[in-house]
Amino acid sequence: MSNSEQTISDRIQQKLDDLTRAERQLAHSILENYPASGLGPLTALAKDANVSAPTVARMVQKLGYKGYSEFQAELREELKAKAKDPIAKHDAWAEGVPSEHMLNRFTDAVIDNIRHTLGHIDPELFDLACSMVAAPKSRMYIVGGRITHTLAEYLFLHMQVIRPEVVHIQSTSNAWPHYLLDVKEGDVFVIFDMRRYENNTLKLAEMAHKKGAKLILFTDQWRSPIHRLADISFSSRIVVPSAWDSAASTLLLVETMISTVQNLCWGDTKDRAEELEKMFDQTRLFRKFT
Amino acid sequence: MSNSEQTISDRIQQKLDDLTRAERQLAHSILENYPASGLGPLTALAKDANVSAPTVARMVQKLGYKGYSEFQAELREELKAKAKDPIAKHDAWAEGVPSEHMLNRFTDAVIDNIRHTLGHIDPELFDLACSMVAAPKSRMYIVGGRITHTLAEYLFLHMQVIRPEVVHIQSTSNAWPHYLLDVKEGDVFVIFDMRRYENNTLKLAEMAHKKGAKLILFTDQWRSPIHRLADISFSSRIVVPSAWDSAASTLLLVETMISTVQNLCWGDTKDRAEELEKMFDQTRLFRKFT
DNA sequence: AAAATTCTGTATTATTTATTTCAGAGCTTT
DNA sequence: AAAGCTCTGAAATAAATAATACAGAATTTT
Repeated sequence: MSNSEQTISDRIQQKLDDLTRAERQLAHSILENYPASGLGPLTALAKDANVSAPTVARMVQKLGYKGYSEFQAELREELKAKAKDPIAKHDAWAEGVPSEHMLNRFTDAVIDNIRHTLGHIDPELFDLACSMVAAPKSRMYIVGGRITHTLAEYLFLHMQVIRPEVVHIQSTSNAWPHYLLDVKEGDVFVIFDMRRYENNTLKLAEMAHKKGAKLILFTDQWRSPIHRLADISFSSRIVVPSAWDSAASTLLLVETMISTVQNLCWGDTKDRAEELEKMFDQTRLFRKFT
Repeated sequence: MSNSEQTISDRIQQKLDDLTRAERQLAHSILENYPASGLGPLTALAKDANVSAPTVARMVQKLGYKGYSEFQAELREELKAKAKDPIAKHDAWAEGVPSEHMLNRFTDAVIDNIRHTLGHIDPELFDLACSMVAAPKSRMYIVGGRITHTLAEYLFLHMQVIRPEVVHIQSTSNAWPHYLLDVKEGDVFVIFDMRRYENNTLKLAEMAHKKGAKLILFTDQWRSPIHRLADISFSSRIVVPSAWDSAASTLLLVETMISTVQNLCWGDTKDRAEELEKMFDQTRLFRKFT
């Protein structure tokens, strides 16, 4: 690094606010695969970022370089320096900080959790669960507990758009028995129960099971007692260097399920999403995305 | 790597015997600081190795490339691949199923998001944000939008145990202006705003800012307009093979923050947690954990 | 709603960079 | 030691890449 200790990546990031729309778009494209893309020809970079060549020329000047060539030269210098530095072996996630920093330790743990979680998933069961959730005839109930109701809600918010007849029940609420009155055989329950497993959730699961509903359970590696009733269970690893557990690996599964179900329901979803869009437009809830 | 699994470096070494004196000299120069030198202009490389430009041109052809540009392009590809590599040893996360399965594709994307997100976090700012959140004197407000309120709620549920004076505001609710009446200078807002950035959330942030509150923002890589008001912003990568965005990398940051704040507040937290424990015992909400 | 300002891409020009040609230098072989 | 061969770099040419000028589009301000 020629004149200072900051990388060009840092520099871009830092100047991000002074850049215009097209330039920012370009900046993100550069950071996307850094530094490789910045080492190619200007034209290619421009095309890659969907901006014009002059935009590239202008931006590098804004960053303080005389021209694109000088910018590239600096990138190469940086690369050279990095290759020489034996310590910079990407064992740290957040750079410029010891690997003992919480950011690194936590991320390590989460990646590890994800690896373990995925390693123990049976893909066929996962697909089966997704198709059960995608089945339009049955009603879908989503159940979460004290903490997990956030995951449940997250799933609910998406499913609501993707398919009809979705209900979110919070097992901690004392209103849930009312919901169970309507349950028909073949309805699908997606239940979240992590340690400290909750009595309410178990009761609810038992009743749903008795009524002939299908149960899909998201739990942790020690498995909620509900797993004995569940048709399909997924266990996530949740241990992190914290007094609390991590929901990250479970969220990953949930999001994957959302995406898969979305694909299965594509025809319906499109209509529903468009309709939703219109409603949002009317309420002016969102700014138009630039 | 276009046609095989060997790097260009390997390829050069392998062909070393078929090269002439000047070419070998050049080859060693390239390997000297690989790959940086090969990514510069041909002329510079030639001068660096004390050979003539045509020698470079001839050698890359001998190595099997159509010309220097193609050679460079391959180098860049290799670099790009390498940047992804540290994690790519696991080319399939869920076993017994092709890597094209959604489980694998999605996980790839999320891991990638996490790497990018962490790479762009300034650890010092992160620590600063955590200490701001841990400050017991100020009141803490947590704000989420239509989807992000789940993240907000997740943070809230934990903060509620860790420290006093925590409030969760849903910006989509029309009750939020009431909350703002009480805001004092120095109060801390943690705001979640992901794309499609929400007008309500922006308005809320503006008002809080005007009242002299500190703003900590969790947003995506394109950054909510709120970032201009925010004292500290964290951008997460959120792109996944789905019609929806992923909250996983943001959740990771939130959980790390929870853990860090928890450590900072340890003394207080212990008391609060024990008290909470008692209350749960009394309501028999949880089963005793075995 | 109009005017001013800023931004952005097309087309052009200028520059850099890669390739080819070819003559002479350096080996090898007889 | 001379002929034949291969190798190498200077110079010229060709190709590509980058920088600039300008006009239209988009945004902001008045």
